[in-house]
Amino acid sequence: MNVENAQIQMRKGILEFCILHIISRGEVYASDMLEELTLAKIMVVEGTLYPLLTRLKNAGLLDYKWVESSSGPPRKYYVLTELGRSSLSSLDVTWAELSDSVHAIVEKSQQLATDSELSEDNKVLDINSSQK
Amino acid sequence: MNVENAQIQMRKGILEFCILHIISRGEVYASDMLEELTLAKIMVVEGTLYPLLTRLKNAGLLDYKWVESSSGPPRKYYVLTELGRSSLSSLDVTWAELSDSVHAIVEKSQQLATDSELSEDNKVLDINSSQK
DNA sequence: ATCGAGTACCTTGTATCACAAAGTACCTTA
DNA sequence: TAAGGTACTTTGTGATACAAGGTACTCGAT
Repeated sequence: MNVENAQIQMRKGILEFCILHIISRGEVYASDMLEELTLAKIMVVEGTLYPLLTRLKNAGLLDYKWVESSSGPPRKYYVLTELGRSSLSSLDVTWAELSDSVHAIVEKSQQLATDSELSEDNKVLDINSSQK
Repeated sequence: MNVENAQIQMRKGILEFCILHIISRGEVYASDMLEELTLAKIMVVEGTLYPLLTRLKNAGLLDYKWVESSSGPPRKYYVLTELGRSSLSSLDVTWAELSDSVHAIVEKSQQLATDSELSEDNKVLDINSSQK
């Protein structure tokens, strides 16, 4: 287990949430999503995105239609179904709660780290004064 | 794929980050962590926590010592190694970036949703005026 | 006309992981 | 010494991200 592995892990599940959000804004196809996620620095590759879209489609959260392209093979343009919209609303709440929870844990550690530094200073001062 | 499944996925990876933070504050054993994570509404069960601690230990991020309890079997008290501290620093950055990215994506959708509602209103007004 | 490059979607195999469930071991109390 | 609580472990299952390779379509250059 290295840091990179942990970073990959940290993104799991959030990907699905982000993709639902991107699709919620209007019809897009896979390359559009990849572009937006890359811009947002949430890396994802084809081998991850396509199976995920298929899973969401099979779960009834997405629907798609084929659209011919003027330059290349036809594209699958995705839209959210009603179930997709309600699921996204639930996930909005889940993300907000999770984000707050993690933020609180990080804040608490930083607060304790500051306290600890103060204690360290005091300890140094104590040592100094006892050495006098 | 249902919403609950997605919620589980969303927590993956973040768990490791939160546990490292909790251990960074001082020596704790598994039940301490479970209590804190439950308070933070980040549910986790034994079957998830113990293997995760073992993985982090084997990766050199954690170390532990056995401490006898006055009421029950001995406990494994965990501490962060130096590698664990530097890894946690990296993950702090990763979390901050990821959190910002997701926040930006959610905000953008909400902004577009508001714009869409305004367009809907205009459309209704147009229909009304053409019906006159 | 054929080939190469670019685009878009799909499939397979691997490694990882959360979880449920059952198990092992220790300690205290009655 | 039996029962109950605590703490840690193990096994099996299902889900998933990813790498790598594949299929199929279009267009432009030779």
